[in-house]
Amino acid sequence: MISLNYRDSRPIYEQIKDGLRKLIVTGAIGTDEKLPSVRSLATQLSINPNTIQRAYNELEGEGYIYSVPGKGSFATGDPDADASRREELWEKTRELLAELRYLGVSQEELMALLQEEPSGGAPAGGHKEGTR
Amino acid sequence: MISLNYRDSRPIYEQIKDGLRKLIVTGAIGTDEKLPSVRSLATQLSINPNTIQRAYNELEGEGYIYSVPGKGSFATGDPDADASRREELWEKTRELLAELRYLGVSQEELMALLQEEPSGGAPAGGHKEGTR
DNA sequence: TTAACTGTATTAATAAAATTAACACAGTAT
DNA sequence: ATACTGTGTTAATTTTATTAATACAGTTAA
Repeated sequence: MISLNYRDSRPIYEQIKDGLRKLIVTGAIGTDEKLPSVRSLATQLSINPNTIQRAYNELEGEGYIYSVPGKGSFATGDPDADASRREELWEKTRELLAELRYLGVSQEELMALLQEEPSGGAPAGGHKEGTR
Repeated sequence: MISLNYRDSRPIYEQIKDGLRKLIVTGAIGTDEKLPSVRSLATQLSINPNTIQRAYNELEGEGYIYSVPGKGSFATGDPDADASRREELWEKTRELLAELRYLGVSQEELMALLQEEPSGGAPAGGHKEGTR
C-alpha cells in the first residue's frame, strides 16, 4: 500500500503523508473508506505507531482524512475547507512548470500532460456525506 | 535575494537550494551569471558558510550551477544533461495536478495556469473558486 | 608580490528534529 | 469480556542539520 524509502532524506512521516494523500486524491481510497489502523500500518511498515499517528494527525489537520476514536480513520470526500492548501499547491505547480520549461519541456508537452486521463480519480460527481 | 523561514520544517540548505533554483529557472539569474559567493551569502543570511556550501554543492550535482575554484559559482545555461530530474519533475507535476483536481480546480483553470506568461509570472487575476 | 577575494575540504562539537519506547485512557464492535 | 480503534504523555534514543574552526589552493586587482 505504501512504500518507504530509507535512503530518502525526507522524514518517514512525510513519506507516509504523501503516500496516503496520493491514494486519496487519486481515488484509490474512496470517500469515507477506512484507512489502515495506526497500529496495523505501523506493524506492516515495521515502524513505531507514534510515527504513523503523526502522519494521520497532520493529514487530518489538512483535511484529507477524519478520525473517529474507536472506529478508525477515513478518507475525506469534501476537502473544500482547505483553501490555503490549494493556494500553496497552485504556487508550487507554477514553480514546477517554470522549471520544466527551463529543462526544455515544450508547451505542447505540458498541454499533453494536462490532457492526460485523470487516473480515475477525483469523484467528479457528488459525494456521499458521511458521519461527520 | 533569498529569504529563510525558520518556522519551516525544511532544512535551511533545502530552502536555499529551492530559492536559488527558482531564480535560475525563471531567468532572474541568467546563464553564466555569477551567484553570491559562499561566504558573502552566509554573512548576508547570518548562517554558517558550510550550510551554503552544501546547497551549492548539491545544486552543482543537479546541474543547475557550476563552480570554478577561485572565481565563483555560476548559473548553468544548458541543463539538458539531467534527464532524471526531468522525469522526477514530470511525475511530481502529475501528482500535483491530481491533487488540484481533487481540491476542485477545474480543467479550465489548470489550462489558464499553463497559458500564463512564463516569465514575469503575472497572476492574471485570482483563480477564485466558483460554485461549491 | 601582497592582500583580499574565491571554492573546496576536513574534523569535531553542538543543536534540532525525527523516531522509538513504554505506557495509559476511552470509545467501538463482536 | 475481549480485542480492536484513536489519542495522549513522557522520556530515551537515533538521526540529521548546523555550527565552529581551520586549512589549502586558485583568482584578481592593487
